[in-house]
Amino acid sequence: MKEISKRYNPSEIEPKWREFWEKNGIYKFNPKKKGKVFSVDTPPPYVSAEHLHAGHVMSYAQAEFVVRFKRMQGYNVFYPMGFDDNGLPTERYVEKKYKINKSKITRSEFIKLCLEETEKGAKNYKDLWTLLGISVDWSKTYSTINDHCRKISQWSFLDLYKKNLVYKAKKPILWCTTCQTAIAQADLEAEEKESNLVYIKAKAETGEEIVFSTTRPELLPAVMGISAHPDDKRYKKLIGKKIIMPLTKKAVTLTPDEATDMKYGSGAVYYCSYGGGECIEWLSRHPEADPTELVLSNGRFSAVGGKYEGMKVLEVRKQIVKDLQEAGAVQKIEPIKHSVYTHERCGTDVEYIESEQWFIRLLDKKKEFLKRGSELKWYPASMKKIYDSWVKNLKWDWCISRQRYYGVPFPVWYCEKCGGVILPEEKDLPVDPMEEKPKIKSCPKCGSKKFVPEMDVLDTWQTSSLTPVIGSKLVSEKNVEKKLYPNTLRPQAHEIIRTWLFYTIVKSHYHHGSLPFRDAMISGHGLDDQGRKISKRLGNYIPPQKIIDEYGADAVRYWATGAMLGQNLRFSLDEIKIGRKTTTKLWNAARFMGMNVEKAELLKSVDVLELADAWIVGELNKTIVEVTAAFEKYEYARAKESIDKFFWSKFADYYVEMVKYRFFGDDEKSKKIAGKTLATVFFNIVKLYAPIMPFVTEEIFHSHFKNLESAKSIHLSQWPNEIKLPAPKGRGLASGGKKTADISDFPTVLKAIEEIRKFKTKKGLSLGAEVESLKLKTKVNLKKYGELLRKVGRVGKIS
RNA sequence: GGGCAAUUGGCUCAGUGGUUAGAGCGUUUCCUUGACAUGGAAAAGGUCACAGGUUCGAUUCCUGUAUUGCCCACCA
Repeated sequence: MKEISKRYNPSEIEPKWREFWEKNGIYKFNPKKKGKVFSVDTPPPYVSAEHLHAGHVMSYAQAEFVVRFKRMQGYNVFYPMGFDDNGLPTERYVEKKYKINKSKITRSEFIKLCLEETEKGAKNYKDLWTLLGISVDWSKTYSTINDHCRKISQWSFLDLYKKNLVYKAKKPILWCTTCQTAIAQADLEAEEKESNLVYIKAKAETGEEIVFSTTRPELLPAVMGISAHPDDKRYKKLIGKKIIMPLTKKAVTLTPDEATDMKYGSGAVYYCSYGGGECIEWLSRHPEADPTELVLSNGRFSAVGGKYEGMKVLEVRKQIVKDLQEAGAVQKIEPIKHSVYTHERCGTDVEYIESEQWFIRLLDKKKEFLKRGSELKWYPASMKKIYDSWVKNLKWDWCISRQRYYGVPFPVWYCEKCGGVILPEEKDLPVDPMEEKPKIKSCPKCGSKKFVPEMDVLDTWQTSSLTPVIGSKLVSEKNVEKKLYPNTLRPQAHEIIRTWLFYTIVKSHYHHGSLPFRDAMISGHGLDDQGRKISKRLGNYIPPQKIIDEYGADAVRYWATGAMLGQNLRFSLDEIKIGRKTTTKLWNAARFMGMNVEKAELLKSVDVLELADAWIVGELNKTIVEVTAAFEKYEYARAKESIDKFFWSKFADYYVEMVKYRFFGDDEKSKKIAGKTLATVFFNIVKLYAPIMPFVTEEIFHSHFKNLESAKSIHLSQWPNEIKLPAPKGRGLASGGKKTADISDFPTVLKAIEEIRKFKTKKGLSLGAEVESLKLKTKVNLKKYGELLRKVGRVGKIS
């Protein structure tokens, strides 16, 4: 007989099963299968993430535990995979990698580079997911730049246009001067920054001095007006008077405005086009004001800036303070800390400029979105708060046009003559207006035959907010699509609730009048072993491939189960080592079974259990109930804890010990039942572990249990149910042998065994050492359990 | 400034209105026993952040304080 290694060797075993799963299509969605569908809106990762780390591993593994559980429960699982590879994240990545920017390269060259990098990135991910054993159906994949997604993304635009939910308007918008594009509120990040509050002196036409304070003195050339609170005694008499700005000598009227905070700064504030959201709001209250275009799209000053023309915003800020000081117009400068909005992709301070963009309506539908949010089942429930506060605080409609190259094009042409919007037919999608001409020959409004394409591309979220639709449409069978949408589960991280989750709800609400998915399972993210965010810059991570090489994918996955739902999880090599210990322990338990049980057989209701057998089956049943309930609630950490407890502290520590003497004795009947119980319980343990550790469990299934179930793979086998057996008769051990034995006092046996072990440890004896006699302190029914204790503890006489 | 969460042995984290609050790692001791020495058995170690309150009883519920983290907010 071949010597079986005592140590489980993942690098030998795991590749075998990877290949097996792939070859046999174990994880393929079967559209013809009857029964309940469990469909997953898998997060499509940004392929621009070149350096994958434990955080990526963690978030995908966590969703996957649930998927494997559902698959074993008999659901027809739809688990596609997408790659988010269009839009700004990819463009930024390419710009950094090749040290270029969009103004220094042609559109087509840029797109070519993006496509190349995208492909590399996708492969990078696929390799890692395959290594990890992520059970997605690789025949159901999409990339957000491919035709399938373009088509759906453009369809979405057309549908919204028809429903008057998307509009084009010229208004002040959020602008990134680095990326040189409009951005959306969700792309903002508030950052605490050091700044100066500058108190500037101006003269009223009456000759009096008025001081206003600002953190953005450079916008002085674009001043629109100046306000004070109507109740502010300091300024009451100046209201309505002209105030003459220093340097520019521009005169603006001091207006009363209740929004002004009397306590802040000097109590008087000036408004420019545009210093921020507050300026825009002020403008809506003061239509008489006269906005100008000071900051250009490249972040430099226009001719409106006079002598500052061509300078960058921050340069002007320094210079203008100097100039104001020289002119004697600065009262004081107060260093302050305040939060500034930056663009989350590049960290640049956001500017507010007036521009014509496409918007999806949000602001007038907040109530509807809040309602959808409360229809969704949140796991954990507390995550809903993030959603609610986001929706309530929305200030802008969703700007979806980006002045970029690499993205899904708008399906829009304009009539050159009258500016009318020309849209394609739905059946002609996807279209690229920059390459193609519209099908209609002339403008229906003015008859002109000349058209210009929309040059902007769509925001990346405009496409990724459609992933549930994109996924379901990967299946061609019509009636099946209905079963897939809305999806069952959206697993994702909490930092993209305001983007991916919110936008997806918006789209589904607008297009389908429903939620896009039933459950949202929100995970935390992976941190390094010191609790810091894992990042390329800090270099605080080990490449996952390397860890998998060394410890096996099962061990890494074991670590990933550690986080309670919604909690961040520190990377821990120790936890991975425990995972490896667990695979080894399972392996050795299987060896033990193989040594003592010729062929695994399951317990049947006619089998007469001994007390220990009944006890372990009872404990197993409790564990099955617990683990199932935990997985149902997506609480994989709890599920793992429960299996671990049972496997280590009940099965391995006690039951295996209790069964040894029977295997080595010559009571054939007892031996047989011990073997059957051992096989039954261990088979169930292996199944319970299968969602977490798919490789070692598959190996054990095939080497020890294949005869018990017809499933090709343990991952298609039946999830454990409670084992219903008649109560034990207590054969030979309990009184009578006919009466039903009561094993509720079995914990005293465990205690007694513990006491025997303690005794031996104290005496420096090995646990296998025979002891002549022992007086137990633990109260235990010796009539019932005496023989068991003597045999397990190797004690001649127990009293 | 508002909201939410956390604060439990050296470390990382579970947990509960009620007899001695748990786990893993770490530490110490013992054991090469018939699955497993990259193992096993055992021991030590906590006034459950702090201060009040509710209660027969609080680590658990309430209030406040402190610290940390997250989300949000136009204080120019």
